[in-house]
Amino acid sequence: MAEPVPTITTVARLANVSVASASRALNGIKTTPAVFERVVEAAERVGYVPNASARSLRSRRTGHIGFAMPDVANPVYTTMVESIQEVARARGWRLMLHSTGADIDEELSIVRDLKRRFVDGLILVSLRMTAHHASELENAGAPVVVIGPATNRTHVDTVRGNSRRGAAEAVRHLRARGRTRIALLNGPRGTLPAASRRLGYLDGLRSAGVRRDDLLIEDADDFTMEPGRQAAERLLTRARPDAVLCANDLLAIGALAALRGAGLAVPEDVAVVGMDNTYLCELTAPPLTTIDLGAAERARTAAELLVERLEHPEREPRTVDVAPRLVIRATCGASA
Amino acid sequence: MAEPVPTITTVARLANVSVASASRALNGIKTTPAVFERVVEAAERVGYVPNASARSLRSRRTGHIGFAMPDVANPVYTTMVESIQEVARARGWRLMLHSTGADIDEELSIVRDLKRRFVDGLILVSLRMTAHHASELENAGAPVVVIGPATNRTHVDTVRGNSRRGAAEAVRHLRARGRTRIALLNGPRGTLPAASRRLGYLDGLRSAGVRRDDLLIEDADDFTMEPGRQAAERLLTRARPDAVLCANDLLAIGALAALRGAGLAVPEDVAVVGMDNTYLCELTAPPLTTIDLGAAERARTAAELLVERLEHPEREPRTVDVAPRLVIRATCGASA
DNA sequence: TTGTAAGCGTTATCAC
DNA sequence: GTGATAACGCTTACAA
Repeated sequence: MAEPVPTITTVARLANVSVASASRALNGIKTTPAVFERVVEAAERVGYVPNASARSLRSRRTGHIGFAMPDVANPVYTTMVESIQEVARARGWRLMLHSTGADIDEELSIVRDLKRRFVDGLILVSLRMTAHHASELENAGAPVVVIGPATNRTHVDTVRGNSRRGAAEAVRHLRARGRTRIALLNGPRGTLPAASRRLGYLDGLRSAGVRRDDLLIEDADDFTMEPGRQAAERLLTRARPDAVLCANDLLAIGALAALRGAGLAVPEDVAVVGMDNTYLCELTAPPLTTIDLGAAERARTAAELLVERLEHPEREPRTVDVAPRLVIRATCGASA
Repeated sequence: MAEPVPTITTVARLANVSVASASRALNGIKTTPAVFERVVEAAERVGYVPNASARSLRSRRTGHIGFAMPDVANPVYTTMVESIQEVARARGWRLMLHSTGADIDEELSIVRDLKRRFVDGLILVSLRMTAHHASELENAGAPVVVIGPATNRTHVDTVRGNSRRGAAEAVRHLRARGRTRIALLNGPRGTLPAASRRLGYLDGLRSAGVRRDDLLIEDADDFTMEPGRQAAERLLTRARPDAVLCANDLLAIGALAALRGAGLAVPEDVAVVGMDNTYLCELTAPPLTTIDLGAAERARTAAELLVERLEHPEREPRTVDVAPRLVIRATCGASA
């Protein structure tokens, strides 16, 4: 019953050729039609499937690329997964996914594991680019493309969104709709996205001529809904904003819940703007105005950069920028 | 500049021991403290990382398990990912994710690829268990746990939800709330979930004493929001249901949009019930009553079964059932 | 306990 | 074009 798994030797023997010829035939390297046919037939007959470990041990490539993201449950990352998968599949690569929970050690270990050669390359989204990250990336075991802020003079490919400019634009939009007490519901202190959103928020206030009030800034413990709700509640205990800019859509959804809980009407009493333009924006009540940071495009670009680099290892590293875009819905519309 | 990647030979040479001793020391097999120390130090010094391909070629295990799901963008599957990852990590396995797009060929190719030994085992969610699936599963290259309906006399581990019973329960709940023209907004014809939901729906009608009306049944083209909206619109052109049972939460969200578009109030005019109890249920307006099919528990169980089987290959295959549970929210509440 | 050496299943490099 | 054969980097009998 326990059939031994057929190897290329089995096939070669059956086809009455050397393993070398069998390998060539199976890999589409020129052989006599007769040999080709016999090998292919033999392979079919025994149900031969090449062993991935052996193949990549010898050929020094796995045909896999990895994508490490902070949180599979955040739709912005599943959007990225879909974009990457599309590019990868089209160019003959398989995709391996990691959800890191934004855990620094987990991220570092994934980068370090490139040396183990599970995958041939990696696309990384990290929320905190520490010095450790930089040094690990500097001598990573395989090409890495970072989606996020440019890593200090590390020579990896990078695709950047511009959440700073996006946040500023959101603030100006809110101001143009008459809002003056504009709060920032930010992500966890110490994360890169939170830092740039904060800068953008301040830029926006400045250019809109609104005075900064630190009582209107609150950091959530995580980029997810429940921490968003809690942070919004904290904010509401000490301030009466007429608008809340949220660092991402999930936080915004949490904020909507908190506002509803406090009996405040959106957008009448308080306007809300999220960031990412996930599909969730169309589900909320009311639908969520947001800043689209180009997740799909960033991911597609990152995948293309990675594949390209895998195919041309010498290419100089590049940095690509993707522009933000305001998407107006009901939580802060044309009229509100 | 181009440092050659250190191998175990490098380490052994540096530590002045044989590669065998180096291997043993690095794998925690008993050695003299002196040897151990020298090897570890040498490994650290050159930054040695074992090559995964070589290791698994030799040891016949990769330390990876795979999870193949129809659609990463559906929160019910990301919930599963999180559960599986938790179990996997705790027991020292890495997780490799596949989003198949519910494509049969893609699924089959993933099962077939088990023979390549990229992973040591697989958890599979498929929407259509064809004869091909059965035969591929029958002689898969590695243990597989299926989350879904029991596969006909294939001896793989299986974890089943019970959407049939869940659907019936939903119908009875709707009837108990006074609804009589209860529609079924089902998933694509030919999928297993659609088949069992349909059966459950009919069970429910029967046990609630409601006459079946096929005009109230409509199939969506996919288990996602937009097809859900379209199917609901088709339904509304020819019937006036006072309740809609949807085959999953995403379809229900689409249905809510269609109902809103038709000027119908939920739950006053039409009650809505989804299935899966994803976090989306709390975001919709109004919040969505749903059937919880135990995604997290099913996934956790599947992961445990797989890991257990990987560690004890002889164990008899098992089938585990997870019960459904009605979760009442506003779209068909206690009062509506 | 340690070293020697034989593989694991492939692909790549040679002569032929 | 084909067939021996030497790697690829590692683990594991088996001997010492």
